[in-house]
Formats: sequence, C-alpha cells, structure tokens
Amino acid sequence: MLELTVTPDLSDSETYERKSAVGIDSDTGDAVVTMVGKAERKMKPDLAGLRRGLREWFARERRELPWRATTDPYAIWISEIMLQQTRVAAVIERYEGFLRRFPTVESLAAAGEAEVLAEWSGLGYYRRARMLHGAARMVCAERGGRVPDGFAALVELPGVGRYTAAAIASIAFGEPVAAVDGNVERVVLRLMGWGSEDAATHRAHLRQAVEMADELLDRAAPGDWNQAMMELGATVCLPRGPRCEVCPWLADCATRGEHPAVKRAAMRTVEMARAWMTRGSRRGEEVMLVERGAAETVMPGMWELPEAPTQQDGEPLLRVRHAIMQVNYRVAVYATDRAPASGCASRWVTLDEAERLPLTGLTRKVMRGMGWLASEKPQAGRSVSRIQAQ
DNA sequence: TAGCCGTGGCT
DNA sequence: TAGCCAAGGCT
Repeated sequence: MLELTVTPDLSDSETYERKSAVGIDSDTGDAVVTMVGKAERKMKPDLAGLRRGLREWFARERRELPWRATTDPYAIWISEIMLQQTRVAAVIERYEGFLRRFPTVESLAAAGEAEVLAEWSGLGYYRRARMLHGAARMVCAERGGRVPDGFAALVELPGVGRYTAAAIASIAFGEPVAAVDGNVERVVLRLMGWGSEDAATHRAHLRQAVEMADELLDRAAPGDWNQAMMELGATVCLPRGPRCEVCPWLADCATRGEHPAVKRAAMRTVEMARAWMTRGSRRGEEVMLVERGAAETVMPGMWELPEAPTQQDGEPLLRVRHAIMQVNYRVAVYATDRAPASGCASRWVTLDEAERLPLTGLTRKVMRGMGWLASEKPQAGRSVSRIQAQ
C-alpha cells in the first residue's frame, strides 16, 4: 500500500495546500486519490478574527440551558458527567430532577448506589453514575465536600477525563484550558481541512486539533469560549448536513463541511423476547422484574423484565426496537404465566416501586409502552408498536 | 490503543 | 426500516 499524505503543519508554514492522499485500493488494485477540501487554505487562519466572529455569534445564538443558569461547581460537574456522549435534550429531562434529589455533593455521597442508579435510569452508560457517586464520596471524605477548583485536581476524580476537567475548570472557575469534545474536534478538523478515512491519519489530526483548540482559546473568557465552540458544533457544524450558510466561520473554513471520516463498524440485528407477567394484589397491579447479576459486564445490578423464548404462539403484546452499542435488538414482549428461570433474583413490584428501581432503558421503554410509569409521558416514538391492549 | 459501555431522536 | 451518533472515560 503506497500512501502519500501532504499535511499542513502549523509550526512550519503560513501557507496551506489542499491535502491529498494517494493510495492503492486493496481490493481492486486501482490507484485512489482522495482530495480534501473544497477550498484551499492559503493563509494561516486569522485567530483574532475567528475569536471575534464566534464570540459575536455565541452572544446572539447561545441557548438557554439549565446548567448555564448556575455557577455552582457541583451542579456544573453533574451536567458535564450527564452530557458525556449524551444529547443535550436527554440531559435536560434529567438534570434538574437529579439535582432536586441530590442537591449537594454531601447528599449524593450519603445516598446508596441503587438510589443514584435509579435516578440515572434511562440515561445510559451507568458506570458514569457509579463513578460520579464514588467521586462525590471522595470529595466529601478527602476534601471536606469542596469540589476541586482546578483542572489538575478535577482530572483525578473518577469519571472526569481531560475534556470534563477542562469544561468544569473553565466554566465554573474561569481556568484557561480548552475543552475538546467531539464537537470541537469536528469544528477544528473542518476549519483546517484535516479529514481522513485512515485511522492513523485521523488520530494525528486529532492531536493537531487539540493544539489548534488551545491556540484558539479565548483566555479572557474560557468558559464561554469552550461552550461557544461546542455550541457551534452542536447546532451549526453538524456531523451530517452542516448549516454552513449560518456559520460565522464560513469564510475561513477549508472544507465547508466536506469532511471524510473513519467508517464505523456495522451494526447487527438480534431477535429477543421478554416476559410480561402481571398480577393483582392488595397493593395494586404488580409486574415481575429480575435483577441483573453483579458480575454482568452490561448494566450490572439493574432491574429488567425476565427473558422469554423468542419463538412463541400468538402475537406479542408489544414490539420494541432497542439498540445497545453495535447491536440492534428487535424485542417481542409476550404475556406469560411462566416464572422466570431460577438463579436470578426476581420480584413482584408495584408501579411506584418500579419507578424507584434502577431499571434498564429497555425495561423503561416497555413499561412506558404498556402504560406503566405514570411519571413519564406515554411512549410516542416509532420504536414501540402496541400490538394489543393488555 | 482499541474495545467497551446505553439510550433516544433524527433521517 | 434501520443506521447514525451524541458536551467521553476507562482499561
């Protein structure tokens, strides 16, 4: 495989050329030339101009988000953990409820893990909640309940990596450190024309992007700047269909959104079935749930509907689509009288109890679809199809 | 370092 | 319908 790559180098030159890669297709043997960037960058970007443009854009377009209305480092920390790999809209639904339940780092540290997981249920990546809980206990035990006020100490907390430490340090404490998340990476890669389908080249570009983000950082207002960069990526410089026509950096952008990227692994589809067992009791209608083992790699200790045979007579009560990582599950939910397989902890729970348990997302989705979980709106999405009423 | 860890809305 | 992928971190 022959590959030539011409990569702009910030330190050596004021001039950028269009990047191109020449290679041999491993299947066909044909020569392949990849051109990157609609427009050639002739000059090093005007950093002061870029800063001014983004500042003005952010002052105009900044969204009102719940965590932008506080200066409490604990609340900002919670928001940043929730926002890891999670959409803003999903976090908005949970952020204030979580803070009502655990308003201070002390209250979070004092809670049991199951309580924290129950409040986190549906947000996904449950290890975040466990690490946040552990970090809160560390902060209380070792720092008198005072949230670390700088990048170096923040990044030592479980669940707080470079991005999150930089975000908290800059937003809550005004420390001039660039917070480089997926949005900022994409914005900088496109701005500079650093795109590649090759994984190694991509990694090199990411390292350059971090340096560039640091160079761009508005040190007079790092918290606002970091949020502005992320906001641009989240609302304008979208992964697909970027809205270049409203971008403050349009004139300076090397690619205008034409951005080759490393391809992801394909998803696979798996059929699965769950049992819906209910009974009436003095306490009201109850449903059977089982607890996942503590040794499970995925969602240990969380509660879900019992498994059921995928091949059954009759129509399921409900069909649900639920993707977990690279697997697309097609789930049929059957009414049944049969007890779940022995060996796992099972329980009849009322609606009220279910809402306080750490339920898996799939189980929440099914219970919503069945009209349970009164605290939530009935599922209206297309991922659930009601076959017949219970 | 690459694989793993969840979920839901959009297209 | 089903793929895409998000304010990442850990091992």
